[in-house]
Amino acid sequence: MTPAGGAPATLRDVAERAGVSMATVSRVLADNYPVAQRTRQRVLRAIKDLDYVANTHARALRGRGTPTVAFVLNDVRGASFASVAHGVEEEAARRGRICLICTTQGDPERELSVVRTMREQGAGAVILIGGVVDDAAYRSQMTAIAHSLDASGSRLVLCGRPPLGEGVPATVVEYDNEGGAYAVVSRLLVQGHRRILFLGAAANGSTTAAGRLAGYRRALADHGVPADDSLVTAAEFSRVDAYDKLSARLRAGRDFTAVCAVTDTVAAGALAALGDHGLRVPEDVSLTGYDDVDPATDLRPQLTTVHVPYEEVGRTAVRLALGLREGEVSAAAQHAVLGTHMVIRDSTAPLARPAPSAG
Amino acid sequence: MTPAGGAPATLRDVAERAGVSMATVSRVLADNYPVAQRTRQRVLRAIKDLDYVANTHARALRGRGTPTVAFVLNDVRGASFASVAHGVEEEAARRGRICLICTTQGDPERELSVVRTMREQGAGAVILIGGVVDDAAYRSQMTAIAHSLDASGSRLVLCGRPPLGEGVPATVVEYDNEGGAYAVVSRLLVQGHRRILFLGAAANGSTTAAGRLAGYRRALADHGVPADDSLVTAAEFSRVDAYDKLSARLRAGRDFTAVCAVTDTVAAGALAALGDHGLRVPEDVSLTGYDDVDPATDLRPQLTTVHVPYEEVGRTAVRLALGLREGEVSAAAQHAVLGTHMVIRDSTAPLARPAPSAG
DNA sequence: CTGTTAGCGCTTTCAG
DNA sequence: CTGAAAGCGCTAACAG
Repeated sequence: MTPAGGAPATLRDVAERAGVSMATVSRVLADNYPVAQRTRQRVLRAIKDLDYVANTHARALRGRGTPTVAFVLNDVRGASFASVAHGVEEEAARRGRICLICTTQGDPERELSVVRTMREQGAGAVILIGGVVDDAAYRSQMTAIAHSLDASGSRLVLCGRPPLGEGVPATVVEYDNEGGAYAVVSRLLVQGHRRILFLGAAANGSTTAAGRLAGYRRALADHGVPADDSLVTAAEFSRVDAYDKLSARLRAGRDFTAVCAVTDTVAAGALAALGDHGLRVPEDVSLTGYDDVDPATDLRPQLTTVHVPYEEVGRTAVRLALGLREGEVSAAAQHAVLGTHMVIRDSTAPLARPAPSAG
Repeated sequence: MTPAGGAPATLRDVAERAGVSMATVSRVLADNYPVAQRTRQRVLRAIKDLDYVANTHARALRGRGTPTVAFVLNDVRGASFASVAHGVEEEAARRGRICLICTTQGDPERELSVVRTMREQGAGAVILIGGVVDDAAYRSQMTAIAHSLDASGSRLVLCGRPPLGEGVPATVVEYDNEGGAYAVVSRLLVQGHRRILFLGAAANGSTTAAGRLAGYRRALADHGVPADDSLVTAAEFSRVDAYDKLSARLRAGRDFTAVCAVTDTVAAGALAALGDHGLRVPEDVSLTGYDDVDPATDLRPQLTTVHVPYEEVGRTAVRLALGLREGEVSAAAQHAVLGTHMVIRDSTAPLARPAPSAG
């Protein structure tokens, strides 16, 4: 064992101890070149004695890039993002890459700096997930990043975000936000609901919320129900904000018979608020979520929601990005849209009586 | 913008374009040495034109290590581990380090290989979390790793695992597993329960489960209730396995009035199983969890559980490990035990009637 | 203030 | 089969 606190052993140390040249040690390590059995034994012995491990940086400097995949997300604690992270991890591991996860706390500035760091690190792919404000500033910065990454032999992957445009070298893995919301709201409409509150519209205009809201609106339109913007309520994608916003709404009077929550987490907050105001779900109010994450099953009643294949999103992201460089996947296939589907459980029911008046 | 697909620009490219030497560019970048204003402008301009970013590996090769903290866990999807990860992220970011998260799927082999990779990567600290089978093989391997890491100027941190022994250079951040279980089981006993099922004993003997089980046993002993090993039921730390195991137990007959689940997730599974067998919580059966993760609040009834300061565990891990090298924290303080406390909610109630007979 | 010169630890031709 | 030598991209003395 090496003495504590010292510098780590290097290839040269091993070579000296084994009485061979550095080249020979390197060959034993790589195992890609004939080395005499006896010599190999001595080298292996020296490696063990010195507790030697190769320095990744030196190695990376010689060949190109580290076998790394970077995954950038808002917060590891969100169940849906954690699932994507798991999918990324899985596929990256399968391909012998290690996965670097970084969080940004939803701060676009920090996202930029993290991506920069990842690029310096030489990641083979940089995967971004989470809705964003799709404004001009965002698009131009992302486009620049996409080109930068591309220029250094890496690849930008956008998950759950819209494509940047034709010529931009980026992979996009979307999932259907509008379709799922359309399905779930259609069902409420078929069940007789007319006053449906949309909870979780993003004040800033996050693309995820926007897509789901669009589905909600299209369903209403297709069923001939006039849109009422007073039913579209803003809330952050968090349990507590959803609780607060819906509670405030309820104190002002209930003018709806169903709530379409933008995520399962928001639905959890909504459920609590409804309960605290003495309203039963689904008898008094129907409730739907979106994401189908584990906790949705533990809510009582169990949540009718939309399943999003989050793990598959992660796996696909890695597969497309890495597959492109390795020639497995064509450039044309760099835009995937994964389907979502409604999962009917117990939080929705046909409207029993005509919509109540406010109060 | 550089042409797509080309090699990334290097320091030399920048130097050439700016018409200066590489050293000058390096100085502009480091900003630790006087450079003429005009020259600096030209260099900055070239950097922008070429979209240059420094190669981390080359940089790391020169100076010591990368400013990286590695965090190794079983699965990002567990709410409690995700909280620790968040704490680690937070503290690492505060210290200007990036955080590398890797998962092992609970496989000790993979844990070893991941740690090895991290060491090659030159991480400033390697943080491991999650219960383990504390056998001789584990201890000797971990001890070797601790020394290896120490020898390369890094630090091993064990979270939620027991110390390895006196001379071993490792930081340990534990949280009180026994105390919390003791508190929660004591409460059940005070409420009159005598037949308390422990759900989630690990067949393999994970340290986390072992600690909590020890607390359960000590509480029984202190209250003069004879231990009955038929009440200790093995289950994995997962919702579905908990559901399955408890369901099987219930089909064979109910010979308990309370369930002490080893984690909140296990409690969620238990709650579902109880419900499906027509048992009400807490009227028919009391139920407790452990961890106090978010979903515990969404269970109905809300779960009586033990709060574990997971984020603080993560922050402490980073603080101790990095603080040691930077002289902020003493070597003596390298073992922290964080307290846990009971959170009383609605899933427990006094025993209404004498314990039922089996059936 | 700026340029030249050694390497950091490793891989990889190219000669033995 | 093995060794010597040339860098990968960058930084840090050391000279101008």
